[in-house]
Amino acid sequence: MKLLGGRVPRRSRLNRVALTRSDGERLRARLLSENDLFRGLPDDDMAALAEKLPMATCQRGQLIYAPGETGEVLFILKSGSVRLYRLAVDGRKLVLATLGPGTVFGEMSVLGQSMTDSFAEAVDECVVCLMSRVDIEQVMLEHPTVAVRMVGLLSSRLHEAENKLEQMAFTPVPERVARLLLTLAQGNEVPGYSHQELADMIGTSRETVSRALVELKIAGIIGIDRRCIQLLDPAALQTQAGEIYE
Amino acid sequence: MKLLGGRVPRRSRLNRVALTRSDGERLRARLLSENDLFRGLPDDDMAALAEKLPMATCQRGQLIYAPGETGEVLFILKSGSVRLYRLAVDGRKLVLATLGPGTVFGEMSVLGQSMTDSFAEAVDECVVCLMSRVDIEQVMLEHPTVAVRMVGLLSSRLHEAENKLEQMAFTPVPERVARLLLTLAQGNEVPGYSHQELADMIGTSRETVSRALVELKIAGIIGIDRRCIQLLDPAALQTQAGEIYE
DNA sequence: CGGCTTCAGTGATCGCCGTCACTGTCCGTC
DNA sequence: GACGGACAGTGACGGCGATCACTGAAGCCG
Repeated sequence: MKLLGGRVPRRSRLNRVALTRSDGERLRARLLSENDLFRGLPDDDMAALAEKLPMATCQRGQLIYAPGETGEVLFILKSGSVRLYRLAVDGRKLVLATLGPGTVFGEMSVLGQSMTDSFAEAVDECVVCLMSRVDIEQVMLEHPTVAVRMVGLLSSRLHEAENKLEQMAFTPVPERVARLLLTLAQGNEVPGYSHQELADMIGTSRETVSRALVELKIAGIIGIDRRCIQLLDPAALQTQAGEIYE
Repeated sequence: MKLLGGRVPRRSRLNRVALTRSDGERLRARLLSENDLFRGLPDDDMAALAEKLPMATCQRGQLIYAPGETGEVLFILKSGSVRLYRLAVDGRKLVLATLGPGTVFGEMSVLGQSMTDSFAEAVDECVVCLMSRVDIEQVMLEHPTVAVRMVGLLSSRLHEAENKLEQMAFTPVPERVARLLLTLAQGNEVPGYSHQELADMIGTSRETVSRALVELKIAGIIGIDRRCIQLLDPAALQTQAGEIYE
């Protein structure tokens, strides 16, 4: 059963799979060289860190955590991407963020209770690195650059969340759809999203997204080819997205 | 002209007042002893810091910053409280957060562009401490505990923002009003908010808040006495707020 | 090939809530 | 006391978008 893109009506149906320990060495070497959060540390510290840190891989669609779990764990995303979302009681889904490599997630409240209300799900096959709350705090205290980097990551996530909030409050759905397409676009193409997934990202219903996309299509702004949306007229799309002001 | 609680239809009407330098010494002493962010630093470091840091007071209703300002300044709130909000083109307002003493605001993206899209406005008369981006980074590098504290502040603000987001997406207005009253309550009383202010906090209109409050009143759950809302039946209010689940 | 499942498109309906417009009340101020 | 401004309460109306209920279309696989 894959969760990605589908509704998860009940908590009990969640497919919580234990993280698979990977055969570490090769991955650890990559952690040392690539990972944003720890980049720039002295080699020996890095080596010590790498030895200590458990690493895990997870499949596309796998749940990494769910609300109510008490584990004071912080995840560092090595490769792949992870989607954070919440579910309403009636099954509606709202995607809070989709994170790429080099970012950090989990409950980072260094003080206070550590419990998330969100789900974290692997979008791709991905590799994460696990740290306990005390470990990460230790590392931050010993290596302030890591802490500073963390502050940067958190503030950009905060800013993003505030933008979403503003959007939800002020912007009607068709405009939100247009903006979403612009942010998801990879060179005039938006590949591989179902309407349901798009809807979950902007807090609306599948049908409404469908209708908005049709409007854009008959306006000649986008083209729809199987599961791939083509941006035929990006400038016009920007106008639809309300780039008049701001 | 006071901005607090009123609409600010146009950018040009913003009453941007220069921050007043306060006569520092007494305030600086208090900074040393009380401020959350720097608490626990060695005395001499603290003294050096206090000497360097400019402090300012601002009046109730005064704007501390507005969107588009490039200043890479970080504000540390010493006393009073500050409201962060955004404005739509048509003048609607959405309050992102109301911050109390010991918190930090401004653009904290240590990397990248530093520009806020939000307004920051003093709710009370308040005292803030200003730091440049490079200064705060310097302090964090030299005193990792400060950075760790910062991470804590940011993650709690992030968590709060995500909660608001979920609320906006899933929760109908009457329920949001009930929740708001619970969070604003100070011992069975919610003092000194206009309906407009309440509306701005949950992203709805004044009229809708009015009607929701009337509903709660005729249900005997709250009482309205001049500008002060009494919580007559907090338990029932919790039910209205949807405490059935979660 | 003929089923099954997942996704997309579309019509009909309905209700929440935003908006407009007004009335009423409570202030402070001249 | 009279005026004006801010705030609260309320009715009427309309529209956006959620929901329901189908019909098609496009894989996937036995």
